[in-house]
Amino acid sequence: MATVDPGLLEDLQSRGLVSQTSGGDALNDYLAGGSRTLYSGFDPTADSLHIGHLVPLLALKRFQRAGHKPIALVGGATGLVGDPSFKAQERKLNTPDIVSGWADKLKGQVSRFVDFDCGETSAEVVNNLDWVGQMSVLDFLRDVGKHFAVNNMISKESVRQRIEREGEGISFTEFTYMLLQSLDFAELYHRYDCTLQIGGSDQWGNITGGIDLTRRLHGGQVYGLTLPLVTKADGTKFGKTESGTVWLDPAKTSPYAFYQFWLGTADADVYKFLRYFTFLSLEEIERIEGEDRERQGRPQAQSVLAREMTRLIHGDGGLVAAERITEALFSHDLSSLGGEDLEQLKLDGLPFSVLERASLGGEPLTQLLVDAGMAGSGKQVKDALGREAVVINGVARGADDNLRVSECFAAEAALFGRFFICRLGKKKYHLFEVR
RNA sequence: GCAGGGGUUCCCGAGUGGCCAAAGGGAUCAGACUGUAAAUCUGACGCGCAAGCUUCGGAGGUUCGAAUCCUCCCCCCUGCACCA
Repeated sequence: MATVDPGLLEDLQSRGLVSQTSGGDALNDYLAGGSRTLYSGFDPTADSLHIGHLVPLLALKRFQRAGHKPIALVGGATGLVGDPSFKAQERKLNTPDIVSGWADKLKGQVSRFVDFDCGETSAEVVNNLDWVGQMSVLDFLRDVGKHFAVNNMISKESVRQRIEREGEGISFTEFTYMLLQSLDFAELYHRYDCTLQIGGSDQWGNITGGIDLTRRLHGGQVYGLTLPLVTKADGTKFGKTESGTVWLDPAKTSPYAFYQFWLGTADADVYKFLRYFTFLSLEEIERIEGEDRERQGRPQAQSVLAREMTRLIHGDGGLVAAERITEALFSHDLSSLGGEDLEQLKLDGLPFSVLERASLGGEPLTQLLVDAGMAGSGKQVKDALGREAVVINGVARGADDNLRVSECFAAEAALFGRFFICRLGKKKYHLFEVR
């Protein structure tokens, strides 16, 4: 019999990770009273999870560590329908084969977070398509739909703006989403004795729907807990960078870029994020915060956060690579890099491209850097050039250099005869190899 | 189907014949200041190094000139009707 940590809920609360719970104090007693099975769902809306999924994903792990059994549900079925919760507009449907491909990928990613080999509390990964896929419409309408009151559904906060807002609407399909998710909970209760669902706070309506349905269908008492939506102090959206979403898939967001993302966390957010995302103890986090307050200048918290997160998602190897690149670039000391190091940076995921010496000069620097992905348009490069914010192998380039590409990449200026490290602005780096 | 209201550059949202590549805000990028932070200030922000080119749901038309006017079409919203 696994022993459970009775302080789990309290720890979650102290970390600010509890947004809402059902059942009041009963949940705490229930969790402390024995090993329970819980689940959280992840819909395949892309071919990878992103950092917005981390809070619930890590919460599953927290529960498992505390002696409970986690189930990660991949929404092969729900992903075909689309969750309307707090979404401003109706979403476009993806084809079944795309969704099922994405579902497979998510399964792999989700699996890395929880332990599948720890006896009674071993994790499970399930796909709701397995029970929804074969269900007939009539069964669904009679067995599930009958338990939901439209009046009640319409009054949910999560769909309110879709119903009230001028210029938008909600299709029956999306409106039905809540029923599907509710069915998942009832089904997992039935199959695995799963009695707790966790999810982002935007999932509250869907979770309570599942609690009600489970009671009606199986007479079971189940619980819900929601986690906060991650917000930033400056009000901008969490998890986005200039180049878009921060993904967990290293092929989509390199460990280096991932590390840099966390390193750039604002002071106003960083201690909260340490509590949200890391497994460091609260005492440890308070210690870090205290030390940072004492010292002048740059806090250590961002580095700790970046290290912890990169190791968690990309392992020690990913962390080493990320730190290697960071050290090499931000020390602004290119001379410390050997030829081997530069080759390694390519492998480590520093943005890299090859240029042919023969074709240098065929296009302006603006075009070249845009092609390399360093800027979205030539205008941005031009702006940077005008401020001497483009630096190639330590030499700042200006507007006059735009058409002098072969000078910028002159053979005698190359590192080890072929490498050029180009910096645009303060943080964007690209490695060119001229052949 | 009928009636009414809409579709503007990433988002919100002005613009109703030339002064419009299109106000304003947000987001984003760059610079200064810093700590690869925040706040603040400055610049950029359809594409193009440039000459210039392409936009305001789509296709035509009127006009010297259209995001703005006309015709047809597509899509969204609201209400009504139909659902023998």
